[in-house]
Amino acid sequence: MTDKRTYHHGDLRRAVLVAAAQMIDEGGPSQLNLREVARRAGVSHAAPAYHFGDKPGLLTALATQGYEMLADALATGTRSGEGELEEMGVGYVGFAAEHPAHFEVMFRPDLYRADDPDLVAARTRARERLHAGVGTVPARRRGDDTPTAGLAAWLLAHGFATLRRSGSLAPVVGDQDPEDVFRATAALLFAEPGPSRRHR
Amino acid sequence: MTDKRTYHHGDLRRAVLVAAAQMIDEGGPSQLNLREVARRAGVSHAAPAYHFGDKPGLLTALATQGYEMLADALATGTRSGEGELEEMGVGYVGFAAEHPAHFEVMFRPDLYRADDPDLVAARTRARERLHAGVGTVPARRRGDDTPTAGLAAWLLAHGFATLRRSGSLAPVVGDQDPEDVFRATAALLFAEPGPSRRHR
DNA sequence: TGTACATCAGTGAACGCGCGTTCACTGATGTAC
DNA sequence: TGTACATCAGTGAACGCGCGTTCACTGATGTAC
Repeated sequence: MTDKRTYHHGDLRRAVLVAAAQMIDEGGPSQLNLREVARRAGVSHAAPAYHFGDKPGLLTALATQGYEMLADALATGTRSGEGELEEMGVGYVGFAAEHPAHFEVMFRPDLYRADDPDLVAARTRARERLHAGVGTVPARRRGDDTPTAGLAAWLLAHGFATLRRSGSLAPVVGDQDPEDVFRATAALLFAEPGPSRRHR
Repeated sequence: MTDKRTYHHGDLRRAVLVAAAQMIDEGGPSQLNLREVARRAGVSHAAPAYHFGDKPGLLTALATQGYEMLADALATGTRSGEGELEEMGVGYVGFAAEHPAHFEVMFRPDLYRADDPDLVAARTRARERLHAGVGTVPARRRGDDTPTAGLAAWLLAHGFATLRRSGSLAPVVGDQDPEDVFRATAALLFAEPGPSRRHR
């Protein structure tokens, strides 16, 4: 199992996806090319196209995987009631930081086949989780406008994730823990008006 | 002046920038190529490279122009005091919607020369405006944590701008005016806790 | 257990295209006298 | 006002490369009998 020099790779699909994510992490989707992906996966340059049909096919698979992982990340730490939405925000931001390639591709639907059945299923699952989380925010916390509060939370998390990835946040955040910084902005949205409860 | 078929174009620089922004609007930065840009600008395919040195040079000029326009957009509607930060957010979101190509390139520093002197100057100018606006937020409005409030405002505006561009906001916003929706989320951050003052 | 055959996963040579870039050039404009 | 020359803006032919994709093939695996 340690040597992988068999004619049949055995796990080519996963190996190709890993290599593709790695390349996109390094230089954005424009840096992705099938031949280098094949090189990194240790297969012939035609193998990725064989498996995924073509380049958009590979990116569709990557986006699908991304939505599946996002759904999982949103579920992590989910407990009913207090603070759930904030935890989902943390999960969202964490996912984007851990899987920047997936995150970026997911939000560039021009790169893949946005109507692929598997992709649609995974995306739907992630969105349902998002909406479910928004529904749990205590309705009286913020002017009983639940949809707007949920949208604001999403904007906050997405803004944080994208600005962080582009390097724009570094001068602002400094040496603080990014998660703490994000929690501080989220607290501004959802905390009780009284003395700040989260101030360690 | 109406016919532009002279050997010397006269305003090639602007024409090339316009064509480049148009192409990126249509299909993202990966769709940009110098030959098509030249075609649209009505010049030979080598002209863009002649003017801007190379492709990153063109994108550097585009990003510089973007930062200049963003600085202007942030200044629009700026009045000292109440609600200034919210107006800057609106300006930010409006700029991203009107100039998606510039906005996108600006936040992808891997595509251009981020240390170009002109670009640095324009970017600095835009950032100073952003910081100045954050400084004007009434300090007692939100737990006297001014930097965090300013960051939250930026995250909100940037999240809105990017999600809107990727088409993710359409199902949420529906047929409402996007600017109103954005204002509603911003109000959540900065409005007085009392009965909502903005509820037309 | 052995043989024949079908199927599958991946190969590697080749094709063709679009691209960024180069380079010797040319047409227009500006300047000196 | 006229001529000579330098400079500048843009040309167009050509180069070479990397890429996605194709296609006939081959080696390994699975299945029927």
